[in-house]
Amino acid sequence: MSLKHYRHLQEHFHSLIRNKVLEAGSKLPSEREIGEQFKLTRVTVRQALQSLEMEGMVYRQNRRGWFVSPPAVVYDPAAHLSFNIFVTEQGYTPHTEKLQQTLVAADSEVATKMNLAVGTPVLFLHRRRYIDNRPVLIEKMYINTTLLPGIEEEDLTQSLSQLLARKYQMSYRDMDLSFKATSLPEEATSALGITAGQSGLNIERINYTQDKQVLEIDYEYWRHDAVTIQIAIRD
Amino acid sequence: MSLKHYRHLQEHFHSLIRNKVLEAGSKLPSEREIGEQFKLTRVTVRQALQSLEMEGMVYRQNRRGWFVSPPAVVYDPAAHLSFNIFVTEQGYTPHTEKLQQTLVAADSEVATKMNLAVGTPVLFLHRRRYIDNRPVLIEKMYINTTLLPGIEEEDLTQSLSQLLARKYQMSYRDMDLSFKATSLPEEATSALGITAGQSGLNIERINYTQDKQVLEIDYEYWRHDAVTIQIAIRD
DNA sequence: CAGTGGTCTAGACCACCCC
DNA sequence: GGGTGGTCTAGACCACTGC
Repeated sequence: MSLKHYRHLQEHFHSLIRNKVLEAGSKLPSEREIGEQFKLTRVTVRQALQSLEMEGMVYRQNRRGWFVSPPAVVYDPAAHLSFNIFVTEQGYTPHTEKLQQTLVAADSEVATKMNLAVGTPVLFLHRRRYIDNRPVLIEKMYINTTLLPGIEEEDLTQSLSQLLARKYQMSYRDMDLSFKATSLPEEATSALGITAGQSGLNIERINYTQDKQVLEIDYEYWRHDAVTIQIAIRD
Repeated sequence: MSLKHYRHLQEHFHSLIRNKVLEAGSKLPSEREIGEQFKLTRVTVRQALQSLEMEGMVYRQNRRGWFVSPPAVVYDPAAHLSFNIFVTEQGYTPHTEKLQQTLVAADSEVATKMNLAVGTPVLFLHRRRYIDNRPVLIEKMYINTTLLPGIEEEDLTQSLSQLLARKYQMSYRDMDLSFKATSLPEEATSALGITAGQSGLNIERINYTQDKQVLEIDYEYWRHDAVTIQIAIRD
């Protein structure tokens, strides 16, 4: 009863991390070492580590080891700040990588949401974003090129909101947001270097122009420990 | 490589559930039965079930078994609809249970957020809420009784927003919201009949009156598979 | 009391990372 | 090639649920 060795181990690392004996980003001892030290099998050690992972205290890189999670960044979608800006403001270093960019024909889901005919060309953009060199999210966007002619020739690793303002005199306003805590799909875990099926946060966002046309649809998959959502509702 | 038995098993149940061979709420065979059927050990079976759990496809009741998750309810905090109303609108049956109600002295966190002196009495309310008889969330609220005299004598299993409107001619307006995908604390898992440390959704909400005073602070812990957050931002 | 999931042992082999 | 985590076997005992 006072057993539950994995709880004990969990509490052990919890306090080491809380007291900064183990600093953010540092590597934990290997599963086998921990097991030896505490006279536990790897199964039990892994159960403790997985509990800590669900708490957001540690994370793993596939086959590289376990690491202490940095603090989560605060993301306020309603603030209309770019990723670069809000990450920088919180004292971290953002970085964006373009994985793919192609013109695709809108499928029925995208076409319906954008109020376009199925098959209309839209710009598909796939990006990976980092905080302090740790990949924290991937996003897949469908951009309504009809409203933004020539956007595909720009540097699309930059902030889209800044690009919109500079080149098109547009800005984000209304949006529909949806959040779901669920496991990440394979495409996301492999792009983020996470073990398959880890839990994460799925955000879906539809951005509208001032006159209610759909500018862009965004699907984001975040590591769950990397972000806290914060929104101020002001009617 | 084409091994990964637990992935195979996961896909097996995934398709059974998708095709409604296993209906929402129904019980899966026991871990030992599944293992026998697929010639796998319980460890592997459990790994598959835990993956399905993270996906939100199944859930477990402590030592009772594994069950197919019902569809998630959509929760729009900005719509100012009561739990009872939005759950009913989506075709489910809500139910609320009061676990505790006491007048407490505001601690420093609550006092600061409510802009009251530490030690001011506030109403603490602890409730458990159900959808179709399944406990899906617990909430702990601190209510600013200074603004709502006599509220402690009301039936507090009912909708607070309706109570506010009827008795005090007030309604929810501005609010600060915070969401975090994390594991549930012990108090939440035990109250929800979940295994310790399961992942969930943590919502923190501060409700303001029309004139910017803090009406109530709410801490909600949801089963992660029970809810999708949806918010429309309209500037 | 029988059956369930929760915890744990003591191994094994493999895929992949880094040196 | 040595070390890491990822997957898996074949058992065991315990705590709790439901009859």
